[in-house]
Amino acid sequence: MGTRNPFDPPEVRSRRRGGRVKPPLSRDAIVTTALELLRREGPEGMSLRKVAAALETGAASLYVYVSDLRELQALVLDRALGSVDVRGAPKASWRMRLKTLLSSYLKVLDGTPGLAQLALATVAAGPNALRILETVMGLLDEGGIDRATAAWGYDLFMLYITAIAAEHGNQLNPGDDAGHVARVIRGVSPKRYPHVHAAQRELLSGPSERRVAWALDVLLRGILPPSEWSEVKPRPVRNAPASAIARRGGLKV
Amino acid sequence: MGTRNPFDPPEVRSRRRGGRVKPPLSRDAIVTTALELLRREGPEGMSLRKVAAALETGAASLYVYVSDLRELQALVLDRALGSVDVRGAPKASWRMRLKTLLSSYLKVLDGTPGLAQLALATVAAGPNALRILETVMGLLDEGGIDRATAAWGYDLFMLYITAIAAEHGNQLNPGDDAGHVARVIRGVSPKRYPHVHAAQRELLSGPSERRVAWALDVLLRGILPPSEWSEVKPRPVRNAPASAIARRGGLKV
DNA sequence: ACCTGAACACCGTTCAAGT
DNA sequence: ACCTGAACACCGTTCAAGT
Repeated sequence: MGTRNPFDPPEVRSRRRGGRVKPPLSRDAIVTTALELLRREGPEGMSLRKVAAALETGAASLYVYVSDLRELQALVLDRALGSVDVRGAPKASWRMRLKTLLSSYLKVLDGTPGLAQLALATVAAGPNALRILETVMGLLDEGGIDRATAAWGYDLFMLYITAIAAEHGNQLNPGDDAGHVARVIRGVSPKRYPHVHAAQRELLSGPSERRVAWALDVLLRGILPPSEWSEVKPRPVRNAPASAIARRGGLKV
Repeated sequence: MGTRNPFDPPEVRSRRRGGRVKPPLSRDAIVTTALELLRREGPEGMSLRKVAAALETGAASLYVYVSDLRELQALVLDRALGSVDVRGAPKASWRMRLKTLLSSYLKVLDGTPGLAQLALATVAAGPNALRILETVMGLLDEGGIDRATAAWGYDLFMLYITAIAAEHGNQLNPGDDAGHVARVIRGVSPKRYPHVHAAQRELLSGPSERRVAWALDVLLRGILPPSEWSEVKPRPVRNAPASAIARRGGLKV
């Protein structure tokens, strides 16, 4: 029959009865505390040992409910994806609802420290990931996009957003890593790297929300059948970076 | 002034003279053996301890030349990016040269085990990364794309390709993780997930090269000024998945 | 100034032994 | 059947001591 689906409920029951002192162990409790630790302490906080400690056990005890660190990570990711808003305003156009869903996804990733990195490292195939996939496929179908294009387009959307969030998440952890890149780009030799030098300000600009909105337009324009091209506003960037960089204080650093 | 650029040459000289038995330590030698280890043994092979062992020292010795594991990773990434082909056929169109560069980048990432994941976790700002950035900005400029769009477009290209490679790389490591996703998608309930069910084959299809080529067309169409739209072939997917899935053996697993 | 061994504070995972 | 402490084989990083 093949391997057990890790998202199925386990056939195990805790023996910690009389939950006076210790609440009974369960896969659900493990995932909950793991996500809690991730939120509070970032990716280093979500070790098996620390999750176990928070649950007042040894790490070995977790292996009854979870086969692996990887599996725990997959479960935590899917649990977190549960708060992605897949509904949107029901009267809105499919494109608006897609935009809502994708920025909700971005917000969820941005909301807890190591989640974006986790999403890149883990292949999400839990019920909540499926719910997102199903919704996006439905919206693209509504938009008249054929299945094959929609399937690849889904990946394009999600990978890009996840990568944006991961890149953004990296910058916060080591204090000044973003500053480092900015310094390099700003200090680049105009002779050797003329185009980079000329586009300094544009390269350093843009909060992730804006960039995702822009990318969504680009991708939709690339994906939509020609008959609908006129519906997408054509040149979404148009000076956006200049204001964006100002907001970020990029010129002052 | 600020912090030292980690890509600058160090002001340190090795004291292991008389390289009869041990060759002198150097930042360059460290990066070289680290990349070698990454290629041979994958990401777990590139620990500071293992790099040190390969160089016949203790891990502590490396800290003279490298401030951090993160810095070593950044250096290794940039070293690896040195073999990306940024030149292409000189007589080819800018779009062809861009395609060549991007698939060379993909090939480099696919060529060594943990590199794509490393590229997602590290912000690449070494000379080779700059060389790639400079070239792409130049090509997009040649294509009449304004600087702001080019800057964000660069990110869109590179992040997507890196993410594709990382996703692809994940599948190989734990043996059958791709198989797991495939199983889930194939076993999905047609009632709860009608669109996923209908698009099963399309979702599971596609070797990364094809998908990158397709994505490049989508992105260019999204980015180019309307006057050039006609130059990009309009519907690049067109049955690709069906043949792709067969090649991958996706239906048999 | 480089180089080093030992120590510190962690990991994930396994296993024999408990209930 | 669950649960556990101890052990195993690793990590990155620091530090005092060597040359």
